[in-house]
Order: sequence, then structure tokens, then C-alpha cells
Amino acid sequence: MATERKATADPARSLALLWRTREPTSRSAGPALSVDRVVRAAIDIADTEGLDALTMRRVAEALGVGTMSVYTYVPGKAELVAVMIDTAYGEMPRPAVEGDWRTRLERIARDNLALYQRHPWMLRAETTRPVLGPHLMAKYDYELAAIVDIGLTDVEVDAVLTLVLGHVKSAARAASEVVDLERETGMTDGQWWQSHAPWLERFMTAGAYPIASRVGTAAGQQHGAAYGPEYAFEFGLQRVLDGISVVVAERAANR
Amino acid sequence: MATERKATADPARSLALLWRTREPTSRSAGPALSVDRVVRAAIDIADTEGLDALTMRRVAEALGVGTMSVYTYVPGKAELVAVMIDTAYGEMPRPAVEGDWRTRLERIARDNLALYQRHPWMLRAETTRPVLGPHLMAKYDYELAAIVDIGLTDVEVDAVLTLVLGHVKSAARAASEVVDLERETGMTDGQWWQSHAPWLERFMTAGAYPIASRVGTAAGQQHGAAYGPEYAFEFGLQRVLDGISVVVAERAANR
DNA sequence: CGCCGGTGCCGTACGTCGTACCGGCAGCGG
DNA sequence: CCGCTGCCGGTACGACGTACGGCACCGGCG
Repeated sequence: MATERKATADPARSLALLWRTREPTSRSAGPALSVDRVVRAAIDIADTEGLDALTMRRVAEALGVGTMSVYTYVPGKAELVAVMIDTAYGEMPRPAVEGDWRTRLERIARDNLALYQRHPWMLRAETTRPVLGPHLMAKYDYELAAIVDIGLTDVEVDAVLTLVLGHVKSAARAASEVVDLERETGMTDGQWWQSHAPWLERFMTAGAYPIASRVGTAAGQQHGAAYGPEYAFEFGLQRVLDGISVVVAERAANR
Repeated sequence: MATERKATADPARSLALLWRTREPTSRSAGPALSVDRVVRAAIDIADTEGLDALTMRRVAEALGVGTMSVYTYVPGKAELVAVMIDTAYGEMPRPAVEGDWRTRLERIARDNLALYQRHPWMLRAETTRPVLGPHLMAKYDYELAAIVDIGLTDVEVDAVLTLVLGHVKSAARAASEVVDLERETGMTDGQWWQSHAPWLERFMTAGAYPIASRVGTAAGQQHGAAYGPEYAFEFGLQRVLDGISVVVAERAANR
């Protein structure tokens, strides 16, 4: 379990898996399984039942094979997750870029948000060194292409992309936790608050945390709980883009 | 294990724990343990050995008691982690605010970064509904106080803080993963790249991903790997603050 | 003074996980 | 026809969180 995080102990093996360097088997009927079938089954489980439900036994069951057979195609769980991530990147749309840089960057942010909404498990799984699969590379290349020509240095362009994607991930994570916990605890966000509020009031002596109370309730009131994360995403995204345009304008002036 | 994430099944129990609603034992010598001792031991382990090493057995061992004795003070692991998080928030500095809002907000960002550097496990543990302990409330109150008067609505103020703290967390996570993996794999970032690069080159047909290659190597060159995350933090923070100042200026003009 | 209920402590055991190991199987080249 | 190679999977091990029940001790009451 602790070893789930190790991944890529053997670079050759892991990368070969990611890049699918494998001659198709010469067997007549071909094997019952394949890396792709394993990965598809795993993504399916993670999408519909959450990352906690993704166990090797569960994957095998979904494929109708013995547990250990999965290991014929994938060295371990960590590597399986790595391939799942790269596969998910692969299914992102990459239309020709249009509009000014701000429009393009905003589009990229929204596409990434959509990805995380489709595959919320990525938000909890991606916590390792980058996967370095072909689809991640393609995605990185595509996204950089949208902003290479805005007058910043290569290093800055990289930082801009990191910043925007970081914000998307933060916001997506916040949004995902709400629905995650609704499933796991069986209560909606509102119900959860209602069950905690009376106890909280009892512990908090009146008048403590005045600003927190005021702002907190104001925020809670405004967006009726479920829609809070969306506001945070939109507000933050516009602020980030504003901030980027400040440097872009600066550079344009000094040219 | 899946239940680690549940937490707060019983709000009364959990909140009482967080707010330490508990008469001191009337026992003569007093009990050998206490919630605080358990929490301190747990934080110590997580700080020095990582979150994966934090097991109930390990905590008990550090305290010199049987595994199950820990459960006398803490209902379960999820709740233990919650108290750990609130405790960590409690040790943050909260000096009187000084300077203009940008200085204050920047200070808050740096204090939060320092917190995550001291307790990297928080970056992987905080993935649940907010902990709602007294120290989190105090922190939230303190941080809001620094920016309530910059001319934005309460809802916007909340969103500003969320944005800044989100960026800090993103950057801290990136930085933490580097050192995390150095410990777990026993290789430095540079070594890791060197072991992967030849394989990667073999798989990537020359000329694929031209922009990614150029920008990636530029970024890698500039900051010698280990210092990349710091740059990302600084650059992103300034961009975010720039973006916020755009709205602030807007509001000031329209008043 | 003796008994009793409560509190702190903890050994054992169960169910879950990832996965090492090894033995069986089919199909194919020699 | 034989042995080899790649696919399959049963069994088992060592982690993990934690339910359950029992034990030792002590203050307060009769």
C-alpha cells in the first residue's frame, strides 16, 4: 500500500508500458486481455465508483479473470494508475487554437476542468512525478503552443501554464470533494452543515471570530453551497488571467 | 482504509475532540496518555517519516503503549488526522497586520507556504471537508482581517483568500513531491531524469512535441531542477496579486 | 473496611489490501 | 513428439484499520 506511490522503480519497464512498446502477440486467437482492456476497465471503475474502489481484485473481477492475471499486463497498481492518467489525457480535445491568447488560455482552463469533472480520481491520483507518457507530452505541447507567442520567455510561458493549470486543479479539487463526500457520507453539503452548526455554535463563544462568521455566512448565503466551487473557479480564473495580462502588457510596452 | 476518509460520522464526537471539550481526569496520577500527547506523537511521525508511515501501530509504539490504547483518546485515524491539521494551524504566527493589502496578503501566502514546508503531510491529508476546529477558525478570521477593507464584497474577499491559498497549496505540493520522491526512491530529481531520459528519447520519434521539448529543456536549464518549484511559487504569486489589484483598482475608481 | 462501577489499557482477531511465488496450461517451433 | 514460452490464477504473506472483550486499578459508597 505504501508502495503504491513508488511507481517507475524500473524506468524501462514503466516507460515501455506508457508508450506501449510491445509487439502484438503472435498467438492465434490472441490473449484474452490486453493493457488497453485492463486500463479501460480500471478507468471505468474509478470514474463510477471512485478511487477507493479501484483495487486489483476489483479490476480483475470486472474483466472476468483471476486477480493475478492483471499483473501479466501491468507491473503493479502504481503503474496502472500512471497509464490511466496518460490515457485520460489522451482523450482531451485539441482543436486548432483560435482567438487572442486570453481566449485560448481560458479555453485550455475549461477543457482541463472538464477533464477533472469526467475523471475526478485524477485529482487524488496525480500526486507523483509526472507520468511522462505520450499523451501528457502531446497535451503539454498543445497547451504551450497556445501561448508561446505572447512575448514572454520560454521559462515564463511554462510558469504561466503551471499557474493556470494549478488553479484549475485547486478549484476542481474543491468541487470534487463536495460530491465525493456526499456519496461517502450520504449527506448533502447542506445537511452536513446543519448537523454540525448547532454543535459548533455551542463550542464557539459568541463574538469569537467575528470576521470569519460574517464573511463565512455571506459566502454561504450567496452561492447556495453546491455552487460555491464554481464561483471560486470563475473568479480565480479571471484574476489569474488579469495578472498574466499585466506582464504581457508590460513586455509589449518595453519592446 | 477506505474508511479513513469518512471522518466526522458523529459530529458531536468529532467536534468535541477538536475543541477539547473534556474534563481533566480525576485520576490520581492521571492517565499515561492524553489527546495532546497522541497528536504530538502523530505529527512528529508524519513530519519526519511522511504520511505513509503514520499508522496507528506506529503512533502507539512511539508512545510506548499498546496499539488499541490510542483509540481511548481518538475515535479513529481520520479524526486523529483532523486534530493534527487543526493543531498545525494553531502554531502559525499571527502578528498584527502591517503595510498595504498587497504586502499583507503576500505575507499570508509566505506564512502558509512555510506551514506546508514544515508539515508536508498536510498537503496530502487535507482532502476532506474543512476541519472546523478552533485554530482553523482563528486562522481564517486572521487572514480575512488582512483584506476585508480593500473595497471588495465579503463574497469576493472570501474568493480572494481562496485563490491565494489555493496557489500556495499548488506550489507547495509541487515542491513537496520532489523531496518526497527523493526519499522514497532514493534518487535525486536529477538522477531520476538521467535514468529516464535515454528511454524517453528512444520512444519519442525525433521532432515530435517540438514546443514541449524546447520549453521543457529551457525551464529545466534555468532552474536547476530543485529550485523550479520556488520560481513557480514566486511567479504565480506575483501574477495572482497583480490580478487581484486589477479588481481592487477598478472598485476604487468606481467609488 | 469491603465492595463496585467506571476508567484506562490492550491482546486477539477479522476483513481488506497489494503482491510474491509457484504450479498449471495451451500452443508452437524444432 | 518434446520442450519452451507466454498466459493464467490459486494460495499465502505481511501490512493496514479497528471491533470486541477482558483486565487492572481506583475513588466513593454502604
